[in-house]
Amino acid sequence: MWQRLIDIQKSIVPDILSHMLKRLDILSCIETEQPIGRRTLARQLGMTERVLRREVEDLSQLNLIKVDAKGISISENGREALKEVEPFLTLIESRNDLAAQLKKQYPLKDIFVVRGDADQNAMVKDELTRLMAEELMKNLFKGAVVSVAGGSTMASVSKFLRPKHDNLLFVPARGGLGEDVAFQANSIVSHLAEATSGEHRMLYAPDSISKASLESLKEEPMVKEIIDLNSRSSMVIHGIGDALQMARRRNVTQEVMSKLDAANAVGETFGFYFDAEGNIVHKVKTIGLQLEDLENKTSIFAVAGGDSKKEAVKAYLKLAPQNTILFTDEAVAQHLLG
Amino acid sequence: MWQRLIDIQKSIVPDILSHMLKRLDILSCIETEQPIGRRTLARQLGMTERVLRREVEDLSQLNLIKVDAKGISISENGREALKEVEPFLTLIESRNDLAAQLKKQYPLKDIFVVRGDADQNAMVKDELTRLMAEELMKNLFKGAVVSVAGGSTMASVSKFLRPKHDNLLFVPARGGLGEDVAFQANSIVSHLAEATSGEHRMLYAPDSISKASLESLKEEPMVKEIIDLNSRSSMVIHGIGDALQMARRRNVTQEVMSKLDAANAVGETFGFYFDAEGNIVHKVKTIGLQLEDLENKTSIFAVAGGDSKKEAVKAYLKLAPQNTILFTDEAVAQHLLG
DNA sequence: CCTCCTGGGACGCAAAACGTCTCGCCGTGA
DNA sequence: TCACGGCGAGACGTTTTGCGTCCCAGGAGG
Repeated sequence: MWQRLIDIQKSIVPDILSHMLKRLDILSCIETEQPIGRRTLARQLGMTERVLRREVEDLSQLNLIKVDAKGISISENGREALKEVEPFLTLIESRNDLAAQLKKQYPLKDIFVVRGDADQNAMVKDELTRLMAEELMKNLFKGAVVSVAGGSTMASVSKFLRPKHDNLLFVPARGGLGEDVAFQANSIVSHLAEATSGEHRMLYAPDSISKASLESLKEEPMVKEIIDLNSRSSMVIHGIGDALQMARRRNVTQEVMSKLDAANAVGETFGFYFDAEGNIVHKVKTIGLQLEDLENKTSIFAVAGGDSKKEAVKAYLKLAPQNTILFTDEAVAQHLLG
Repeated sequence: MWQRLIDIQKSIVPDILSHMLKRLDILSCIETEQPIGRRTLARQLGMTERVLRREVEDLSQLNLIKVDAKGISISENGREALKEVEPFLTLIESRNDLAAQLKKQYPLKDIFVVRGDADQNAMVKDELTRLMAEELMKNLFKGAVVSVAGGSTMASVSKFLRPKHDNLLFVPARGGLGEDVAFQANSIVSHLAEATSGEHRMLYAPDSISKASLESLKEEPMVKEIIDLNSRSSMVIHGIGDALQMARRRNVTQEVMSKLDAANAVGETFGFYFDAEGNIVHKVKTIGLQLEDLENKTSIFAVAGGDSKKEAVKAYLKLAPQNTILFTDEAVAQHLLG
């Protein structure tokens, strides 16, 4: 809703928004280095003295900074503005620079980096899913089939989708991972279908099930359809989670927990747990999309952000197919580059 | 929450909003007059050709308008931006011009006019209460006593108050008007007290009560305290409602309804119904603030907006004391001036 | 046909922006 | 106490931008 306001500002007065970011940059530099002189500051920010001087004059007139014989320092208003604007930055400017650096290092189809840390600012997570939803909509075509994984991140995607393309079909990537209902792929596909005026299929596969029953379940027509749809779907959207965190959230058995622990699992995505090297160390026994299926998808939209997921994402990139499109945040991106 | 973003933008780059509004003005003019030439447009908007030309060049580069041999016309993007930004305008710019005009006509302490129509855009109502809360906070002092009326508008005031002053005391202006619980003065004062870390008093006066019981109730110490506090409180905050709408919401008896109807009641405020000339035509029999008490208050904050309340507000101004501060919207203001 | 309105181009003046240098001030450290 | 380095502020000449104004070719409508 409110994101629209910023979008409109971007489209009507883009230069002023960038001007605002520039001033914020100056402001935050002043905050850390205060008191600091004009020349030193100009050198540090990579601008000429005169240009910065104008900005300083303006900022001083706006009572955001104080300037005296000792140098420039930030005022109470300035500090407050800087602090309060911080959460919004993620909505205003994404870190395309970091994305470009990442692209050189990782051979993915595309990479998007959003400002901030999803763990500390809820808006970052929303912005991630919003971006993903936007890109997804660009890639959708009439009759497209989309495999959808579960998780808290995926659950908010439907907020940002609008009906636009016809005959879309959303299928749960895998069933029965032990999530809360709201985070289950089944719930999510129904929301996605509703948001886009498309259709969806459900997959009813119990959480814990014997190998034998699983095999017989696979012969059920409705289940077979899901497996088939997943193997020929053209897109996949999924999140990436921290291994132990996900395991805990899903209340896995002590046995599995020890197994994950022993294998040094760091990440998880739609039921597959992997270690820091990208080796699959555990698969949740259930029905649906397999890793091999990923190769022939048009696009795989992977979303994950927040400091707590940085190891998981790094590891995931070692097993991610080249048709992956990654959506992440600054916190993770820094770690991937560092 | 989000209003803060706009505030910050105002404080860091004040140009952003004025420039944006200017462009929106141009855009909306183009939309209605298209296709239109530069010169004609410039004359109409009261700016010189060259200045408008620059704007047109920019807007055209931003794909918000199309310009060809026939003249300037709005593009799909432009139309969309114009439409989507409309609800936000109320937050960006208030109609100080209308307020100034109103001040000439009505001898009130102060008048604030917010853009838009509260009936059609929920944000307008929020902005009204936000503005009121802000002004209220400016006027508060240590130990201030504030009489608070009920109603849906007052119920949202607490959202915009922050703890700042000490020992504030909020008292319900009048009790037992028949509102929903959430809109009762009793609930509202408790929220206000919580928001400001202040205190509050409750007034337990039943809705329908015989005259005799009412008189004996007035002798109760707790009730007496409320009456006393209301008579010596320094500020009052209240909304203004349409008479019949309020009567319906409060489920008044058929008898009262006919009385209001016969007397041509148009407005209501904290239990007093009045006609178009500002004569009180009905008083809800309950305990608390009396109209005579208003005279010696420091400030009376009256909030009302939306086309449906325009008659009520107009009538109210005929009985409002000079220490009233009115917060209203464009829809009402236009009617007051016209 | 003419006429009116259209966008675009051009020209010259004024103001604003800018790079650069200088000066006097003040705090710090020798 | 004195010298020095960093500070803001002022100044000045150059460059850039913005602006007002006029003109021109083209197209639509009468």
